[in-house]
Amino acid sequence: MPKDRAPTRIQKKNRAAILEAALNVFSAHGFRGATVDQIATEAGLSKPNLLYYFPSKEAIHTALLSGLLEIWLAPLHDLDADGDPMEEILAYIRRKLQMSRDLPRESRLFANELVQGAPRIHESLSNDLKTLVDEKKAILTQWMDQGKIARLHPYHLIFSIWALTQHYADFDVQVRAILGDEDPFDGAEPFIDTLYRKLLTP
Amino acid sequence: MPKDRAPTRIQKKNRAAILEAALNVFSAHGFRGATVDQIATEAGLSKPNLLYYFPSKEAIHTALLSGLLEIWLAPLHDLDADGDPMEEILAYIRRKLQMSRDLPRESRLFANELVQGAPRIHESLSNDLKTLVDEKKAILTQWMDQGKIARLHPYHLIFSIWALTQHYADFDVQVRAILGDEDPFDGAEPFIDTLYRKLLTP
DNA sequence: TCTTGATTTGACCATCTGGTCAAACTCACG
DNA sequence: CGTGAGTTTGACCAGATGGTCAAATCAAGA
Repeated sequence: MPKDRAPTRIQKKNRAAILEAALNVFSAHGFRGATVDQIATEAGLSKPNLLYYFPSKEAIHTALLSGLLEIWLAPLHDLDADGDPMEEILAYIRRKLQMSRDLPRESRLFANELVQGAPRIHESLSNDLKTLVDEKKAILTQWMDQGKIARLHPYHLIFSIWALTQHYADFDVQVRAILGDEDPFDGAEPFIDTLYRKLLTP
Repeated sequence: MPKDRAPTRIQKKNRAAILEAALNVFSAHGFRGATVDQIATEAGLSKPNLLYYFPSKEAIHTALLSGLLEIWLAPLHDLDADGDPMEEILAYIRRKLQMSRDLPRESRLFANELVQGAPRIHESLSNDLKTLVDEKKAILTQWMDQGKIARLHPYHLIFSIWALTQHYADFDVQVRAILGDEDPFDGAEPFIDTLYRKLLTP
């Protein structure tokens, strides 16, 4: 295990390669389905070498998840109480959809975890996520009280955004099986935009 | 392996117990995360005994999936070209949501499979599912042409229904982490109903 | 009851997998 | 260069896991 001085050039490179490889493997096979050997090979290292940088398979997974949670929640974080309600929400949706397009592996990493009951991030859900959502719920409720957007159940409104946007990353195979050559996001963006304009107009 | 005569009382009972147990275990841990021992124990059998009824772990999984695909697609099947468009679609959505509530394990079984690229049901997606969806797409398009519902991308309309309804089963942990005690479906049903009434009104 | 096919199981096996370790090798720096 | 820290690896281990098999047990019809 490297000492905890400033990381050397090699340490930086290998840690990054491991996390990148682990993202590929974990998102494609889930925690249990991924093997350390597979991650090591994909990172261009031998298994013992990989375990020199991370103490265990679990540690890699944890490092990945906690590093990504922040990125994952960022779009919601940016929802601004002082902006124009409709535009704020639509911008949030666009950011979320963009993430499904640009970071599908990350999306599937979380999806894998959630579908199986989130054994390794249950706590973060009840704390970080719940706190953030409640904060934004207050903003949404305020906008509804002011008549600026339609009155809806704020939690379910948020769920719907998550569901609609992440669906395209998480169930990519299914979407492509039906769309064929058509680019999923080309159709999804205007569809979802229309949907929320209609839904949110008071 | 039992001969392929008419199944005995014991065969029926044990096969059913195995599939029930397998549904629990596979939906909670994914294919790779499930163990034959776990399924056997949950079915009240020894491992060799279980393997007397199914030749392999994979065979159990396949039997489960193919048996359930039919059930899973039934609600869409029932979408009737001759009914009232808005009511037909809303009824479909209600059936779908009901399935998320009543059959969450089945939903998660498919979700697990899909998130990981559907290695074991890829074919069914491109055939059975694609065929059914295209059939219903024609009906939707017709309704749109007749001005009976708003013009929308029919595939994405269907995706949105899947996304919104299955979200509650597949990401149950997340939903509950935010809703606390509140019943997810009590809020979801009216929310989704409102959403599609607004969306589909021309 | 007896017989025969159906059912069940303990013991066993090969392979996979996460993880360890001591020895070897490399690199940066004085 | 020499040296000590940082890096890499082959060999290895223990436990888990999917699957096999022959022998034992059970159930139902003649």
